[in-house]
Amino acid sequence: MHDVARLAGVSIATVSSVINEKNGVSPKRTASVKDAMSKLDYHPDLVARSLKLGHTKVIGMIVPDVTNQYYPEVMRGVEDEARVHGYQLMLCNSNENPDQEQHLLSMLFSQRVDGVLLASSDSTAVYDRQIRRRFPIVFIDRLPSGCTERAVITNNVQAAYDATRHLISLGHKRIAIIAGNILLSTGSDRVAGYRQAMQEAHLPIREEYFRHGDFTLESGIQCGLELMNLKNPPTAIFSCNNKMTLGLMRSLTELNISCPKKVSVVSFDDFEWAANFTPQLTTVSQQTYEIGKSAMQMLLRIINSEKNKTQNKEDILMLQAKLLVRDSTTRAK
Amino acid sequence: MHDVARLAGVSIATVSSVINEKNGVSPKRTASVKDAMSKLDYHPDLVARSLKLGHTKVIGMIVPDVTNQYYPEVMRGVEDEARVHGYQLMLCNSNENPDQEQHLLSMLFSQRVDGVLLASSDSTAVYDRQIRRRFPIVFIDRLPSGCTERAVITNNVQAAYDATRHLISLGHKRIAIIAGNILLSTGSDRVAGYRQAMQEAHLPIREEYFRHGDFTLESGIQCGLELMNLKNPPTAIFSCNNKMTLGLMRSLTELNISCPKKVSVVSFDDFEWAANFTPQLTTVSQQTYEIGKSAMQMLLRIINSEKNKTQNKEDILMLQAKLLVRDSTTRAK
DNA sequence: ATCGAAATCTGAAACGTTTAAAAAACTTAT
DNA sequence: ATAAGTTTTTTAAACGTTTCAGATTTCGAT
Repeated sequence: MHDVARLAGVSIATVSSVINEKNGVSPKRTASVKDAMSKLDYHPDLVARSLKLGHTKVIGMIVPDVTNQYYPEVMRGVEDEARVHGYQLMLCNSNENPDQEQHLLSMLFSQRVDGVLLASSDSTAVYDRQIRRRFPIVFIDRLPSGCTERAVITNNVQAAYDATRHLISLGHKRIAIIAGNILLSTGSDRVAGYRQAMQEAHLPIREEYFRHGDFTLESGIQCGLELMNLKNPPTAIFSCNNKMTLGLMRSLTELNISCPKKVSVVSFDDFEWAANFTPQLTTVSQQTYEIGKSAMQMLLRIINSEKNKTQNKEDILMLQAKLLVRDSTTRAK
Repeated sequence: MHDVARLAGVSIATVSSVINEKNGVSPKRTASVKDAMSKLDYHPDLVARSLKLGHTKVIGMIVPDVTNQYYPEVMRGVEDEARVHGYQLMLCNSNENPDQEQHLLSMLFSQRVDGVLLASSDSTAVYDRQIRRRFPIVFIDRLPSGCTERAVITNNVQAAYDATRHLISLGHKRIAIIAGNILLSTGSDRVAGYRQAMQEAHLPIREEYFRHGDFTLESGIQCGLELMNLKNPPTAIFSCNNKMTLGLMRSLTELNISCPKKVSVVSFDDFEWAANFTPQLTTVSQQTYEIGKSAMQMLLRIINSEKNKTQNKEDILMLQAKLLVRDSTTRAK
């Protein structure tokens, strides 16, 4: 910057003014400064700027597993919205590990990010003053227990209800569920929706049809095998996320059980492969891109209201999911 | 920091020393400083530190599409290696858009990242002095034209050769290819491997069996339809990446053509769904995690050698891929 | 007690920006 | 030509660290 100033024959304050497009600098100077900047291939140092200004224009995003297609999709929404407002994204992976998550949170604080988007793997953590005071957080996908604001999630209860209703309407009575980690809202809410639909239809929820997975492929295989090896196996299965569905399908091929002929499957989370392989999966499709976009918008609103010291209350935004009926579900015989 | 110093009754220099675990500060002081730090919930300001030190301990990573499973997988490798050495990751999406890529590159420079991992969507760009001088770059996945060093990629020629050989060894003669963007090394190398195998087996490469896609799902559908609608359709298809394979499979279901009965398919890129649906895909599996890990290690070596001003020449590291034979390929009749 | 050396601590400058206040350079009206 | 007003430019202080040279304390030996 000093070099630019020297070359253009002005002070660094003037250079700063033209960089920030302040008015009050003559066209002549503006031109020569711009000229000098490109001659020297000068790019402003954002870390110095951040230090002075007290904000970094980067926001952190913590997800439990980048490798789960779901998160990159919401990231796209976040990124597009962020770019429009000049923010950069710092993506981090917590590996479903609460310790790692805490560690990342304090790292992001040290990096002085302007805000955080968090898909928490730790429902029990107290995201209170301690953390709250540091920077604005918007929760995505998963709602920590007791959280009543600043979040954007899918209406999981409704979505699971719809999925289960669909199976019921096809005449299924023996409907199993492969649940995820019920310590997470995504886990328990989907179970709640399933329960609700079953009860409404006066169908019993048999203990042996209620399987606890943990959102991983392995648990999907395990639960699938257990379920289909029962003396009285279910005629339909509701699997609570994409990875477990993958495992479930694997177990079905292993057991040489045909879907949907022998058993109908409805899955949470829709992805490209779900529609292009056999069987084409009936799934509950979340508005992933929208979740990311809305969450980023909410975060931006919070950041701005903090800047202007204006009051601002952001509630929980719940997006609807959509049931996509394809070939993996069929009428009960 | 001033507050910490005041509370502990020492100077900020001393605080700095204990933070950085310099020797030469008495146990007594150390204790009281640490005490004050936790009392005040003090976390060092990394942006100030970066300004002073001239490095940020963050490295940038630019990929063409986060939504392609492949990249999150290499990101895992990068991240694990980075964490060990205290580096943070800034992940960016270029959307396969060269302009966007240039823009990100200069943004990352302004952010003063210590290095960049780049899966470039722009083979023609001159990554020369201009960019090179700014920060160390290691190329991943895709080799820009003329690049002869500082890259870690898969041996795509060999991999494609293996895949094609596999089809040939099953007795196929009419073997089609759905190529990707041949302006990218991943596109042209895979074609080269295919050609090599075909020529070695004295099989003609028929113009109509040579299809140009662009690594997207849509192009996969398109090419699949064209191929199978030929009066003399191929008995085997080599598809050059995961997304196009998805499209290809879709086209087969649309046309009601059974794989592998009517046509064998071998795909590039192995993922969870490839092994768990019908047909279970025969794929070429890249060492995604290893690519990320090795690239990060290489970048670290470059960064360190620049710091010590020692000479250092990093060549292109080529990792082998592995052919996983599953159910989508079968003997020609 | 005093000295010298070793150990420990501190003051102040620097990193590259932004910005308010002061200064300088132009206008225009007299 | 000058005063007053307006526009443009510059000076200098700050942002939160690190670090080096110098200052202070501690301690063992005399």
